Amino acid sequence: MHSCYLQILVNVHLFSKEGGFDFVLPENMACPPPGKFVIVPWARSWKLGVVLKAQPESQLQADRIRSVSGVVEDWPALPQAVLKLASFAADYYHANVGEVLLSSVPEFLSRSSNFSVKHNIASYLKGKRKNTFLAQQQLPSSSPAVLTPSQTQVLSWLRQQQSFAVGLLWGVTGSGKTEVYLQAVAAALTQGKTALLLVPEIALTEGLAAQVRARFPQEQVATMSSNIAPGARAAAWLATLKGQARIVVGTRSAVFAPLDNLGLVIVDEEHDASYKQQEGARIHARDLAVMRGRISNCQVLLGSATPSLESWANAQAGRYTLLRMPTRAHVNAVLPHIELINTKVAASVQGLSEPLAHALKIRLERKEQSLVFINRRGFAPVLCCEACGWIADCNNCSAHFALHRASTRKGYKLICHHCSAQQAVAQACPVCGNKDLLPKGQGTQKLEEKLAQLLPNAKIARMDRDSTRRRGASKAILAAMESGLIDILTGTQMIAKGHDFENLTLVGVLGSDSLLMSPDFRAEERLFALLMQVAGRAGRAERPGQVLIETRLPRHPLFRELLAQDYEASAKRLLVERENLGLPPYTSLAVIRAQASSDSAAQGFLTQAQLLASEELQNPHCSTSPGIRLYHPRPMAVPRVANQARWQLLIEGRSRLVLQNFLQAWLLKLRELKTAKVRWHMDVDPLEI
DNA sequence: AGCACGCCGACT
DNA sequence: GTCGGCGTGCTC
Repeated sequence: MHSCYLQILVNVHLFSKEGGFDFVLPENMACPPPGKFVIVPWARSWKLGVVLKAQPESQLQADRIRSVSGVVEDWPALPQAVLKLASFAADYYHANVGEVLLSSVPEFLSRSSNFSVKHNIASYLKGKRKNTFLAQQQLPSSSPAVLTPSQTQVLSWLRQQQSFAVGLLWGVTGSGKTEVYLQAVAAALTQGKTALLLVPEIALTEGLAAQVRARFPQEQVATMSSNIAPGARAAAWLATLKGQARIVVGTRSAVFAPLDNLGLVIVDEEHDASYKQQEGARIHARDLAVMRGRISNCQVLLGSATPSLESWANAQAGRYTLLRMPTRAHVNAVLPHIELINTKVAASVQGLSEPLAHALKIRLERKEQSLVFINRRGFAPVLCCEACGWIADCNNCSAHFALHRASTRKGYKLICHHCSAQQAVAQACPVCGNKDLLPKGQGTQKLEEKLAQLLPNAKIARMDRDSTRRRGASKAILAAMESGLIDILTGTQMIAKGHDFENLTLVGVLGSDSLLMSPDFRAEERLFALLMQVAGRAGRAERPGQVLIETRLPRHPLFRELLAQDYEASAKRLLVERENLGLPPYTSLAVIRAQASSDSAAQGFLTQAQLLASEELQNPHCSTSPGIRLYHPRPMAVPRVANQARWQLLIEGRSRLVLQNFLQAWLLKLRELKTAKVRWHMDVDPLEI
């Protein structure tokens, strides 16, 4: 009697393994097809798994193989397209397929404590959860708007496509991309297909989902992002798997949403960095969305006012179709007027430049809303001693403590933005005893305070990671803004995106220079996109918008392009730079990062890795060596975090394929290294190097 | 990555 | 006495 083995995918982060784990199929159990969910014993507990394939044999010693506990019969198998996408992702990003695939399954459903063999998930959920995800508050139902000529053109391009095609929807802020998305979804549904919409930020999921629900009141719309209550998340995911929800709106991990018969993939704000996962399996959801479209042979729309240079280059090369929406959709809306304030010469009131203070005052008198953006949370980034120059540093990291307002009582505390360590503020300088410790620089909390002093009658709100930690907090702030209860909204990145406030006519930007000074090769690209985006919040309806940007570097070429709102010029200049420097999209990059308690351990591992790489490159069978460039190990930008030394090694390839072939061969050797004291990972297409 | 086990320091 | 600090090692 031969046993049958199953390769099962489970959610484990294991660098030494890319594929599934072998289990025995019990003799009395029918062999589940690929994609079927199973429960397997794992260490001292159980895990949810997905069948990859059945096989007659296993390489493993018989006594190490355990048998499948049960099949989750109530759930349909995962669509093959999703399995294919996960396999591709695991291959390309060198992660474990199970990790890639199952991190998109709600934790509520995959947590081992929720089930045992006799008490499995299916029965746990049966009857317990109705479609709670439908009980969201509803906008009044909307009907398709009259389209502008450019919106019509985009939709007719989509209609003409019979198979996989990628459209880069380059539309200025307020050009009506959302309306295009909605009508494109309608077209897909009409053909009996399903649609996937990706958004970069958790906060934007609900906004777009509400609009989708309003347009398709008869459809179940599943939202997939991490701020949704666990039960509702589970229900939304299950409704999608069961084919009840035909539209999914979600963040990054929703690229693996279990939609079958997919007809359309939309990636909103495709340039946004949050599509790249920064821990675990380091996937790029925008790139995977394109691959998902290819696998499902459907159309993909990448939307942005400031496309990523990668996508722009793809459009220039003809791989994507460039779809332009150059004007605002609202009849009377024009693009906002952008001005610079040179803080080297401008007068200041209460620490705010005079022109900005004046403009805020005028908006308050006119009962119009303003937005003041600063890309730094907390009260001040640094606390230092005026007398001797001592700075409060985190004990665990090579970084300064940030000064934060304590939430409950009056006063301050020190927080490390890298390891989250907290500390009370010292009464006096530990070096010289001086009692005047001075906050240097400013964050959202200080800005909020300044504005309150400057404009005591204004209703001011702050929106950053700290003020939106509770579930529903960001929704509440946005609702208050919507209903006019707020005059001035301050905040970080999260106020820059997606929101559409009719009465907002002024945008102020502080501290943008810090991004210009950043050593990151994408800093300029990101700053241009960020500033265009935040500027785009102003004057979206009847009244014209004004944007004031404080800077000490008004002559920087980036600002010239920004004032002209000339994305094309900016993209052209930056792409020339990238080509000259041999950076993406003209080359393909990967980094290996290592962390250990000592620098020598982390560096030592990377030196070994480098040695293995050069051996591989000299290997006569290695076909890729001409296209590969290997750099030296170096400490990361923040060399120590949470008492761990961090180093990295950069690898550059002439093309994706060349790099992939090399990484594949190299990793085979790397995985054999004994690395007890070193934690390391591979990051393909890293955002920062 | 989790998670459990294990082996040493300050508390009721 | 034991609670818990995080070093180490394993997961088909």
